[in-house]
Amino acid sequence: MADLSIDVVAREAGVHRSTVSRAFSRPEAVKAETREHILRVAEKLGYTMSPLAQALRRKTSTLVPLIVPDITNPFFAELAKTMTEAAGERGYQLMLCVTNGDDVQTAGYLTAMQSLYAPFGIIAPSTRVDIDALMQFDFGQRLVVIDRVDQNAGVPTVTVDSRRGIELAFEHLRSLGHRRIGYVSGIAGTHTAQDRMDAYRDLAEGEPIVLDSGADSEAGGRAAAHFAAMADRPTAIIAANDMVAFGVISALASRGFRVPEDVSVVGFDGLALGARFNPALTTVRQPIADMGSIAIELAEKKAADGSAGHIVLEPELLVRASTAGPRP
Amino acid sequence: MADLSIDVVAREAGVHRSTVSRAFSRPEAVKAETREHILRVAEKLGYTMSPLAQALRRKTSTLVPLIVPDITNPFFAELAKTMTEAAGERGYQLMLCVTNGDDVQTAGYLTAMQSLYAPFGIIAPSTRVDIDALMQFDFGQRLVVIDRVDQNAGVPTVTVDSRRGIELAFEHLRSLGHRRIGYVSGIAGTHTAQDRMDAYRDLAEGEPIVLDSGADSEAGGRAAAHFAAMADRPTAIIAANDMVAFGVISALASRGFRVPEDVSVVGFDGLALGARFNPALTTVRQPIADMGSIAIELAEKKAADGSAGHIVLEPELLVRASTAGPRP
DNA sequence: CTGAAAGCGCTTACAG
DNA sequence: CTGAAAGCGCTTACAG
Repeated sequence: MADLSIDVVAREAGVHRSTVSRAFSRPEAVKAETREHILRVAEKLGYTMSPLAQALRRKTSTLVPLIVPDITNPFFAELAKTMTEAAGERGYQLMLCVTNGDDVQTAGYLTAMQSLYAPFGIIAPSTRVDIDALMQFDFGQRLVVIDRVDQNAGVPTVTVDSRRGIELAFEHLRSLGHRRIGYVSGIAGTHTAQDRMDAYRDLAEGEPIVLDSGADSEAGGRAAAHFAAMADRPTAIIAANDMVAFGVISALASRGFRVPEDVSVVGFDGLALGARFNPALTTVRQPIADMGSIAIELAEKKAADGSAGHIVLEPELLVRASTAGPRP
Repeated sequence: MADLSIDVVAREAGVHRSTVSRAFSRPEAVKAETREHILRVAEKLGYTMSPLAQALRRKTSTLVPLIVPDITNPFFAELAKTMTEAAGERGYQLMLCVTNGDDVQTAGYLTAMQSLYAPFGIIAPSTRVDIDALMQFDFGQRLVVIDRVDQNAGVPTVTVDSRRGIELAFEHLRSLGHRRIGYVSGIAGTHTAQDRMDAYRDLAEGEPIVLDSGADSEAGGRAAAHFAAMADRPTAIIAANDMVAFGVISALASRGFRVPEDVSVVGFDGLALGARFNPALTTVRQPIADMGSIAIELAEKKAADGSAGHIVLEPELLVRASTAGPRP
């Protein structure tokens, strides 16, 4: 397999290099039998074209970056998984780039992808990155943004309707009989965290009860402490996302509060992990797989006609074991 | 930034293209002031070298694939996270490749990485892939294997001492007073699952109690059902990994068994997620970050002198809230 | 439909 | 220490 290039295939097949190139890249431009012969020879030799050389010549590759702040966050892991498939089906090769929410890292990836001739990229930004700054990069123009609404820059976006999601959680809880419903923000890193919090404040009847609004992994612990210290406790809690819900339930349990007997908890995301939590988590599901494939479509559309679509998907309620009626 | 190539920098700096190349790639081969001048001009123009063109010419790149079966498994996610950093520090660019445990996908990645001139790769194989078959690929010779012992092919490996890990779990449980200690295998996908099971059988005093040995995500549920149906139940359970432990605890809880009051559970992996589980999981920690950087070192060592090192790391017990003494 | 030529952006012996 | 030349593995107008 050493030194297998287009020229050795050409020689072996008795044609010119350019004909071999066409046989692979523009089959309709080659006589059928010539092409078949070339392909057979290539197959026999075990030849495949060098994507490197192709990208250099064509000035475009099939490498598509997915830029996320943290892959150990299961939301991004699930996104990465489904997008790998969505990209593969369309002939792209997804390249996962993890930034840790860092501006400089993000910028580094953008210039790298530019020089790798990536046709476009998908970014799920953390709050710490400034989209407008990203747009200063050449590659910024070819980005589509997931999970963050940003209409002002001609950037295509795909998000889930945060307000509708919080509404679903409220409807479910109220139908169970809950009236005092608290909220825990926490592990931010995404702009949707803010949208969800806003929706909660709008939809809460009476006084909103925000147990914690921190953005770190200790939010659950603080929320539980706050809850324990309250005189008039809420009977149910909505968490800004599933990871926060896990933390809240766990911290609540270590203080002796049982879910859902003592207090109901609803998450937001619909992570597969939630089904295996103790108790299995009732949550608002985001259609993660759809987000991935739609992001790719938006990117292709923008490349084709310059249009920046903004797709908002509908969330869905997943009722499991972390919610029940309030104590009589 | 359009059409910025080595030649425009050369022209602007008044030197030959080859001098610009050296200024970047072999600084000691250029007179200091020439180099500084070139670098200044490049900086002003916003020029960086094309990694594509470099790889094509040098026949080696800095792209290092990390091949894992499933990124939504937090073990692989944590591995990916720490390896991204370890690779970055050494001047490599980690490229995450997700196979879903599929042979064909894996093979596809190997040929792709070969044609991208990757210097080496790291693979955390699922049980379904045959390492020996992988070695048939040119790129197979440049692989280092994580979490799977495989001495027979000159492949470097880095693993954790499974037997020692299980031993730690037993020691902890026995010191708490447990005598009947069960085991749940499950979510395999890794060869270490087998090693851990073997260690359990060896170390169990009296009759081993294997509650479930399945390899799917339902293992927890079946194990809990089995447990509930037993006359003489174990007072503690060791799970083959943290994800299985989560499933077992959750399924146990839904049948009314409380952890650790009714039964203690120990996991294996040391996932960050375990600290936020309900209850926080006692577990055998694998030094995931070390595994990543050692894998890279082994790969570099093999590239340098052809040697295939086999590193076995020590696990460590993390005592949290899922274990306690047995019911009196 | 096929071939010959130029060139994508680099590197690296080889001279000087 | 620097330059000129050849070449990595391809693609794509341009002829024929």
